[in-house]
This record gives sequence, structure tokens and C-alpha cells, in this order.
Amino acid sequence: MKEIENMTKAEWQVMRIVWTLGEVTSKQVIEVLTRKTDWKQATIKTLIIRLQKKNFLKADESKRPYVYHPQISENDAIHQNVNNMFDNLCCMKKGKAIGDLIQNSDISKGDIQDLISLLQDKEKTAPESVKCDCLEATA
Amino acid sequence: MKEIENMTKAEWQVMRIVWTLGEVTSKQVIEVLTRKTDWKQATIKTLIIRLQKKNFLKADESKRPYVYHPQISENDAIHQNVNNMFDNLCCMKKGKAIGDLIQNSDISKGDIQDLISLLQDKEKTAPESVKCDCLEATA
DNA sequence: AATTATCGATTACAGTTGTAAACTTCTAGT
DNA sequence: ACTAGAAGTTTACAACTGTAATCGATAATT
Repeated sequence: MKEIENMTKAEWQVMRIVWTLGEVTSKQVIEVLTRKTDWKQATIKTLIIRLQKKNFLKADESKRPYVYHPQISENDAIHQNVNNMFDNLCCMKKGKAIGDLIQNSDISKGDIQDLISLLQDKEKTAPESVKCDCLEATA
Repeated sequence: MKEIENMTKAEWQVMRIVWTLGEVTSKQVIEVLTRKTDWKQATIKTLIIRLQKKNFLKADESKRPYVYHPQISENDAIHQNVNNMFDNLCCMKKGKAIGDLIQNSDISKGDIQDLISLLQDKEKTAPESVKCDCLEATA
């Protein structure tokens, strides 16, 4: 299995625009990001290039200006990055960490309902307790 | 407000041991991590030094070998890192991202109960929907 | 066709991270 | 007190990141 190449914070900003618009020209990305951030065009170009190198973006070079398409779905990227972060945590703490996220995130009623169902379902097979593995081998 | 200095993946490994043991000598950290990883002692020493520079660890130099103490609580570190990661996400996606985490994490029945209560409570004031801000200014 | 404005690629440069060897300074055992 | 071994410090070095200027290619304008 290959190493998950993670996106950096700056790269996330670019990808969010790409996902939202579906496909973009560098001009569009630059337009949005120069409003959102204080980056210069050159900086944004660099990010686009790096994302291509990491295979998160692909340019359709048959058109000019190039049209960039995401090569990873937003959901997959979220899945990878978020779980990757969680891998750092002591498994005993994950429940509370999720609680922290819930408190700090705006979530729609619908999503909350879904989460509740998910939890209710998960509870059926949940362990009484999870023990810390911070000192164990086999990270 | 000061920039949140984030811990790297490697540094997390060290901190988890420190938090779990409360206070540690480098020897203890090395002992655990040479079992968990293929890092050399020198590597682990470097990480400890960097953690001191970042003020996540402090050495009590009155004892020899030094005894290292965490300067940030595990909960605070989790809070900062996890929310920092979530800041990257489109706010529309956070609910689903949490769902993803729930599915992929082992959580105790107790924690699940807590999360359900939290959600039920949050639902009372939750918005009908959250709209994407990926193209908005004021990141 | 020549000039200019765009767009894309190349180069830059400092700071961070992963990874570790080498060097120095204690401390404990002889 | 002397020396080996442990503990701590300095140095190393490549890859990755943030941040961007500049150079070269393409397209649009005169």
C-alpha cells in the first residue's frame, strides 16, 4: 500500500475551490484566493503545480488556459486527512476528541440526526471501554 | 493571539508517552519508541529537543537524568490539532467528516452515550443547513 | 506581423521535519 | 582519580512548505 500523500493547509485552500467549482482555471483559483488570503498569484501557481505533482490535480492541457480537475474526491481527501490526524491520538481519547469537534463545528440538524443514528447503531457493538495503547508496540 | 505551534506526527508519538507516564526520562521514551518504531535513539533525542523548543516539553534539570514534563495537556493538544485540521474543511462537510471518524474509531459505550447526549442537545439550536464557504473571503 | 498581456514553468530561498551521526559532558564503577 | 558508558548537545542533510520573483510560451490586440 502506498503512503498517503497528505495535503498541506495551503493546498487545502486550493482544493476546496477546485472541488466547489468542479473544474477551474488558474485564474479562477487566483481570483478567489487573492480575496481570501494575502497570497500573490505566483504563490497560488506554485500550489497548483505542487498539487499536480502530488496527483491531486490534473490539468486538461487540450484547452488553453488549462482547466484543472481534481484527481481525488473531496470525501476521500477528508477521509484520509482526518483519519490520519486521528491516528496520532491515544485511542482512549478519540471519543472525547469527537465530542470536541462536535461542539466546535456547525452541523445541520440533518447531519446531527445522522450522527445520532450512527452512534446508536455503533453502541450495540461498542466495547465497555477502550484501553490506552500509547506504550504498545505495533503502532 | 499567538500562532498555534502544531505538533508533527513524530512529535505526537513522543508526547503520547510523556502524557501517559506523566513525566519521563529520555531513556523511558527511547525504550518505548524503539519498540514501537524503527527510530534510533538519536532521532528520539532530537524530537525531545524540538519539543522543548516548541514549549511542549520542559526538562527538570535539577535531576540527572533530566525528567521531562509536558507543558501542554493532552486534551489541549488534541483540541488544538483536531480543530486545526477541521479548519481546513468546507463547513458543509464537517458533519460527515465526524461521521467518518465515528465509524473508524473504537469508542466506548460510555463515550458514545456522551456523544449522543451532546448531539441531542446541540440539535436544539442547530441550523437547518450549513452553507459552503469555500469561496468566501474571511477564511 | 509586431507588441503586449496572460498563463505556465523554472528558480529561489528560508524554515520545518524526518532521520541520524558525532561530539561533549556527566556519572557510576574500578 | 580514571575511565567507560549513559545522557545531553551540536551538526547534518535531504525533502517538504510557505512564499514569491522571474523567465519563457501563448494568445490577444493594434
